[in-house]
Amino acid sequence: MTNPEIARLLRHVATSYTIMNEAKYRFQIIAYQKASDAIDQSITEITDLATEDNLSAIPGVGPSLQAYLSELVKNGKVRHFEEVMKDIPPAIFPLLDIPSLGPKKAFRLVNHFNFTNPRTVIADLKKIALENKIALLEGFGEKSQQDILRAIEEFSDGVNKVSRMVLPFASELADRLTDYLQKSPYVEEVYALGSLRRKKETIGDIDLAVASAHPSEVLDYFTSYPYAKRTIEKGDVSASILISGGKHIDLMVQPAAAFGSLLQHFTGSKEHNIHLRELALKKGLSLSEYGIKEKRQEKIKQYADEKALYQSLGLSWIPPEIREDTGEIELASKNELPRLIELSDIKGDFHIHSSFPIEPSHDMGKDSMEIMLNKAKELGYHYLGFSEHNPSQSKHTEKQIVSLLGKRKEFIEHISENNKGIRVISLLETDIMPNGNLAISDNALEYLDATLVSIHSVLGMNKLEMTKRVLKGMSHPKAKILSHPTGRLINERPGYELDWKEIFAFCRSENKALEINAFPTRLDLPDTLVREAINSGVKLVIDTDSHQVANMDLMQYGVSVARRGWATKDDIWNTKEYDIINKWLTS
DNA sequence: GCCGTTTTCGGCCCGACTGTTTTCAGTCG
Repeated sequence: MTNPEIARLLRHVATSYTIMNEAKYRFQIIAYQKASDAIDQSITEITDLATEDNLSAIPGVGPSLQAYLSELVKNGKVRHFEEVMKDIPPAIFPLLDIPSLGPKKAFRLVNHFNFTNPRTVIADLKKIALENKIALLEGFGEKSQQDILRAIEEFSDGVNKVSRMVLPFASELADRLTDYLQKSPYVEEVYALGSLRRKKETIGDIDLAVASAHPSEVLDYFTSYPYAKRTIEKGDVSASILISGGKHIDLMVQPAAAFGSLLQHFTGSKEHNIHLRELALKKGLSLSEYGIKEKRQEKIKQYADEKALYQSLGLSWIPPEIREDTGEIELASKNELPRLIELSDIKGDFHIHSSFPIEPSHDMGKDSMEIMLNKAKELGYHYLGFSEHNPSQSKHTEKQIVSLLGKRKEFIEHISENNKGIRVISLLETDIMPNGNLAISDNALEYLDATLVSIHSVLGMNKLEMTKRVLKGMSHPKAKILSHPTGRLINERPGYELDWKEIFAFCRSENKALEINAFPTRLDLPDTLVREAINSGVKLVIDTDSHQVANMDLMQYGVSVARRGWATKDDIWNTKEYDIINKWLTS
């Protein structure tokens, strides 16, 4: 069973409890939903964790759920879950995917109209709605019926299934919206918050916060956005619109005096906010997006500034990238948060594909080494490493490959002479073949300072074989960096499995680095593995994998991943001076 | 059902918006 399937099953148990008796099972419902969310977000397979008896690694999975999940992995079913769900008609579950339908409404519809087939229930409901039968139901009306019809329509169109946006795309969209909003005279300040501010690898909705003394004018202006398909909802202080492409944009407005509270609230994450509010409760306070109230008092203390809000709770300000409730609040209370790496700490990039005619096995870069060096100087880098793909094996003899790399070495020495302001490092991105050997011979590798190694073919190997392959490839003395270590492509493919414990232990003892590939569709290592790597004492590099000069600006996204993985400057090789780098790479 | 720098028992975030109500339930973030 996959993680999404398991998460879905837990959600169904929570739904069943809600229908049975929401008040009685209130906290079980929360617990099941929380565990479901955690499993959805987990990058390790629950089936693996169950086999390794390590389910407690998932936050929100306690003794009971550990036992149930073990049973699920072993037997494919859980007696307790079946008991809970035995009186719940299975046809309600597909309806929960339709926005505006929750457990209560879905149950009433399924019960009243006697829907029994989960496969056809959405079509069945549509038919009933078209026959004008929902409007007659108590608690429903003409409007609900129309809403349900539209929701089914949009669901069938895949509006809710649109893949999550990669960061640059979401940023651009948010910029267009903030530009639009800034043209309103009523808008004092506007920021994009939510997962975009936390720099998550993919973004679902765009969340915007506006400081204004005139909320209704701002909301009118917002809902008249020229590219809005329709207004989803609109109240006194917030509104949502649907834009073309099926994206939701949510906007909240607060007066400037309370804007800090709104920034905090709307940045999230949900888990971080809940923990913060629980912390406030323990101090006899109540926290919301409006400010902080003393318990049983009406008066609310507003915060214009986010930092002051955190301080009122006895916390240092927490960088948005780590607001995920994974220990940041505890450390902030002791003022012990690490100082996260910043873009300005970066002194170079090791993964640059130039247009040097090396006749590579994979795609070649578009711009010359000179153009890319000039860009590196603009970025204030101290050094730049060229890492074209190795010459294709199938099209060359070994002798030809050695000759190509010889010529490249000469050329790099030549441009080094002409570019005294920056150090040029001669690297390569060498394929690790299925048998673990590197794609080119030791004679050819001799022409390099060091090499990145990576997997580009035969991705379907199992975890054990792939780990063996990667470890063998990295064992070569010239191999220093494992590039895009998981091989995932965001929204395209999940990447292969590796035994990370083994990889980390190897990197640490052999002084090899893992790459954080900054390319927005890679962001590989993923943030959670970055954090585990650092905790295991592994050093990392952040590279852009640029195939043209414009790509070199993508470094910021790699830094975001590093920050989300709690990396400090010390954890990242390419924050260090050239002499240190050179010594490491050529050791 | 989970969890612990006031707790292994006794807590568990807070509010907006909508539609169908005439004071609120359901859904969502």
